[in-house]
Amino acid sequence: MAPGLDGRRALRSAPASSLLAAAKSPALVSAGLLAASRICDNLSAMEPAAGQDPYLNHWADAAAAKTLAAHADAKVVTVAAGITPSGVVHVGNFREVITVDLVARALRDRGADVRFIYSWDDFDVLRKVPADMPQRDMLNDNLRRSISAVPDPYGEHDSYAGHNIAAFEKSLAPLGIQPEFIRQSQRYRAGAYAEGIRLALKHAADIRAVLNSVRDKTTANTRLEDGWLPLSGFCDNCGRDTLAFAVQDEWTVHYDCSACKHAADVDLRQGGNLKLPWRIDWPMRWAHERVCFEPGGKDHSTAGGSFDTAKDIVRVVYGWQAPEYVGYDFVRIKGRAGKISSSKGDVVTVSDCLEIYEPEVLRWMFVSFRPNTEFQISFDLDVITLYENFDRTRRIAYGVEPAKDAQARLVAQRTMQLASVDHRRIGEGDVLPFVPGFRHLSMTLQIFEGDLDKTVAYYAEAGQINGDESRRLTRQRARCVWNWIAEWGPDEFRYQLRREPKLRELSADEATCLARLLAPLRGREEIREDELVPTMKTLCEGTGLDNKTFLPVVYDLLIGRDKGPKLTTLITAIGPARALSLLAPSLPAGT
RNA sequence: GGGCCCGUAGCUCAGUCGGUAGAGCAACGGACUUUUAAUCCGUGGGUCGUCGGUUCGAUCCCGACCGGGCUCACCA
Repeated sequence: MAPGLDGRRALRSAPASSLLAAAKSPALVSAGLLAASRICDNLSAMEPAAGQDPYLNHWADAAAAKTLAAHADAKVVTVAAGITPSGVVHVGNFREVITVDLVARALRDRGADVRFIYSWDDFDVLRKVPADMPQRDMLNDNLRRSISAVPDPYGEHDSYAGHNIAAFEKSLAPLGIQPEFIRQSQRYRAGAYAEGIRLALKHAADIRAVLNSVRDKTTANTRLEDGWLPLSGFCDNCGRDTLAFAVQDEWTVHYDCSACKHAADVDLRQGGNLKLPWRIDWPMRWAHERVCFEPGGKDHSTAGGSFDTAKDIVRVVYGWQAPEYVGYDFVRIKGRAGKISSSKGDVVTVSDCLEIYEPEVLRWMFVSFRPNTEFQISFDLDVITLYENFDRTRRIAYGVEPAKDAQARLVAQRTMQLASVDHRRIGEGDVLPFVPGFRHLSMTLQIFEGDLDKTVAYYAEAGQINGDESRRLTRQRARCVWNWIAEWGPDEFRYQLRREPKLRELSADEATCLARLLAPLRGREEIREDELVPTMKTLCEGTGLDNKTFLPVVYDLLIGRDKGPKLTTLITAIGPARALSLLAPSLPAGT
C-alpha cells in the first residue's frame, strides 16, 4: 500500500450502518417524527420553531435534531472529532472535522450551547514509517515509541506528532473551524484519565467479555486471556511500548519492560506514560467529556468494529451512552499527475486543496455530499465546472438566479451558509458580492501575468467590484485560479501575450478586416467591451472572410496561437495601445 | 463465514414522514456568435438492482437474492 493510503487507517470514521441502527432507536423515531412534521408543517408557519424550520433541513440539521433528541437534558452539547497524527493529516481526515463542524453549527442554530472538542490522539505508538517522511533511519530507530515522543524529522516542532498536528491546525484556520484542541499525550501524562483507567481495570473482566464476543466470531479466534488487562503505555526508561502489566492496588500498576528490563510502579493519579488501548480509550473519553455526537469513518462502524465494542464498554464500564453517530466515507483524489505521486506521496492535504479551492468552495463540497457518500476531489478541468456550480448555487441563494421553487432557494441558502467561513445567513435584500467566474479569471490573470493587484484593479475599473467583500473574494479566487493554471491547467488553457510584435503578411481581405478592428482603438487610452461588439459583428462584411477564418490571424499576432480568449475581453483588458502595438505593424502601409 | 453501507437518467449525485422521481454534466434540437469544452433557449431519456411480502397504493417499510464497497487479532 502506498504510504499515503496508510493514513486512512488513522481515519476515525463512522459507518453508515450506525445511521440505520440509530434510526431504529426510540430517540431517533421521535427525531424522525420531528423531521416529518418539519416538512408537512405549513399550518403553523407563523411560528417556525427550531426543528420545524424548513430552512434547517440539511443532513447536518437532521444529525443535530437526533443529537438533541438523545440528549434533551444536556446543558452543554459536546461534539467531538479525533484523529491520529501518525502521518501527514490529509483531506480524507478532514471529513471527520468538517462533519463535526457542520453538526456543531446546526446545533447552535437550534439554540444549543455547543462545545466542539478535537482530540489529537498523539499518545499512540509509531508502528510504521510513512514512505514520504525524511530521516527514515532516525524514525526507524524510534519505532514503538509514542509519536509525541519521537523527534520531528523536519526539526520544526516538539515532536513527530507535533509537526503533523501543526500543519493541519494551520490549514483549518482559513476554513473557519475553531475547535478546542486536546492532545491526548498531555492529558494522559497529567493523570487526567486516572479515574477512567481505574474503572477500566476494575471492569477488566467485563471489557474482556465484550472484546471476546467479537473475537469469537472471527476465524482468527484469538480470545483474550483471563489475565489480560486493558492497558498499554510506554516505558519511562526507553520509551517503547514493550510493557507487561500487573495491578498492585486500586491506583497502582506495576510494569516490566521487555526491551530494556526497566520496571516501575505507576500511581495512576500521578499520570505518566500509561494509557488505555484504543477500543477502551474511545469510550472512556466519551464518558469523560460527555460526548453527544461524534462521527466516524466507515472502518469503525461495522459490526465488531471499534464503535460496536465501544458502545457496550461505555455503558457497562462508564455508565454513559454512545454518542450520536454519523458515518462518513472516504474522499478520493482525481487529477493528480501520476509522476509526482512517487516523490510527493499520494497524500493530499487540506493546504494542497486550498491552493486551488477557495475555503468556501472546499467546504461546499463536503457540505453538498452526504457523509456516507464517497466523492472525488478533482484538480483537473472539473475544477472549472465545480466553481461554476458553486457560483450558480450562490446566485440562487441570493435570488439573482431564479430557483425552481421556494424550497430550492432555501436549500441553496442553507448550503451556502454552511459552506461559508463565518456562517453568515443570506437574507432577503442581501446583495450578491461580485466574484469573477473561474474561466474569466483564468483569462484576465494571464493577461496580467498573474499580477493579483492588476487583475483585481481590472474588475474594479470595469465597475464590477461591488464592495470590500467582493474585492476580497475576487483576490482570493484569483490566487486559486492562478495556482491552478500554473500547476494543473492544460496547455490549451495557457497563453502569453507576445512581447514583440510579429510581422505577418496579410491578404487584402485580412488587411481590411484588421484595419476595421483597429479603427476604434486608435487614439483611445482605454475602451469598453461593449464598444467593441458592434465592430466584431461587422468585421468581415463584404470580404471573403468571416470571423471564424479571420480571428485566428488576430490571435496569432497577439498570442501566437490560432485561438484564445474571447477577443473583445482580451483587447479590453490589455488596452488599445498594447493591442495596436502588436497588431498594427502587420498592416500594409496606407491601410 | 458473520456484519454493515451502497445499488435512482450515459456520468456524478439529490429526493421521497409510502401516492409511479429531480439537479448538474453529457446527448440531441434550435438561436446566437463577441472562439480557450463560449453563451442562451428547448427536448429526449429512468419498470428508482432482482424477486416476493405488508398496503387502497412502494422507488421509499419488511424478507430473500444479485452486484459493488467496507469491516470482523493488534494499532488507530
